[in-house]
Amino acid sequence: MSLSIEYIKKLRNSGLRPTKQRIKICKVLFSNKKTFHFTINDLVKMIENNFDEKISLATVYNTVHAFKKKEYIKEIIVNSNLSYFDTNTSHHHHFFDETEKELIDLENDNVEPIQIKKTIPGKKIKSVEVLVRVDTDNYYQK
Amino acid sequence: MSLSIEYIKKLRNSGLRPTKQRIKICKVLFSNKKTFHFTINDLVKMIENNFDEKISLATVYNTVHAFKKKEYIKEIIVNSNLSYFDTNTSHHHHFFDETEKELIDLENDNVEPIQIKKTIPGKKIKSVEVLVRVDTDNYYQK
DNA sequence: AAGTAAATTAAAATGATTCTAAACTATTGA
DNA sequence: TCAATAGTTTAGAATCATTTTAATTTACTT
Repeated sequence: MSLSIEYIKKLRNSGLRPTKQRIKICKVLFSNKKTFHFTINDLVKMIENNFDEKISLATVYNTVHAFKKKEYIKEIIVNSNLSYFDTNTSHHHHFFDETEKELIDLENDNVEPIQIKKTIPGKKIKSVEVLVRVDTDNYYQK
Repeated sequence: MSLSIEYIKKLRNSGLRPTKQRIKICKVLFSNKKTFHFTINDLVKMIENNFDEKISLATVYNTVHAFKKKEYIKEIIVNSNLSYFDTNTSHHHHFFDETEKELIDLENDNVEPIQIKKTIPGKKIKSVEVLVRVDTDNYYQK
């Protein structure tokens, strides 16, 4: 399937019309085989770099939210002051490098299954996420 | 040890002078045997209810941050738009009820040890936290 | 008790995100 | 094909949690 048809499908399936701005957002998000993490600001900069054109923040937020709702991207909660997103939508966990302020994937295979021996009456589990905060190791510098 | 001496110790150890505003914050945070979760707004309201007096937001934020730095309280990251804190500083995890927007403790004993089979060169682990998002279970209502 | 260092406060600033309303564009169906 | 309409884009304003500012007040030291 051609990439641009795939983009149009993703947009339509998210309830959005395929406009040129949104196609550009798709190109930045989905044309690379490698998945990556980004903030809204990162995404705006990537668009500017790739297309020498600005897309208004309102459009970027709106498209990102629609994709998140349909799980074409995931939001990773790390900070109470900035949203991070991930184009890797498979079930996995994360490291967060506190020095570089950057996420690193922690694949499911690299974490023993999380067993939770407690239930909340009347509630069902939606997700189980592990966040491992890491930091520069200065052991040898001391 | 008397409670108010304990509060003064906590404040001094956090690099803060024991003022009447801060002692009130301590009373609200630490006089109860039961630990609890709160937002800054919750805390301000608790102070108003308990003392018929307002403490400025700047003071509340400043005191909460100092306590967090010294781990007299913990910040629990749940949302990218609001900070939650916990007076339970033991190592444990959380449920987050997406309907009630409320945290529930998930004691360490109730989670099988998290084994992480991946390391990041030059980085050391600071914390490993599990967040289990839950939601109202409408199974029987369908 | 005086001097100074820190704290408190209201109000302003910040910064990410959301909203608004006017101009524009894609889609639909005659 | 083309007009009607429904949805989109945009700049800028609004919002909201949090942080900063600067003037006043309070705690601590000697």
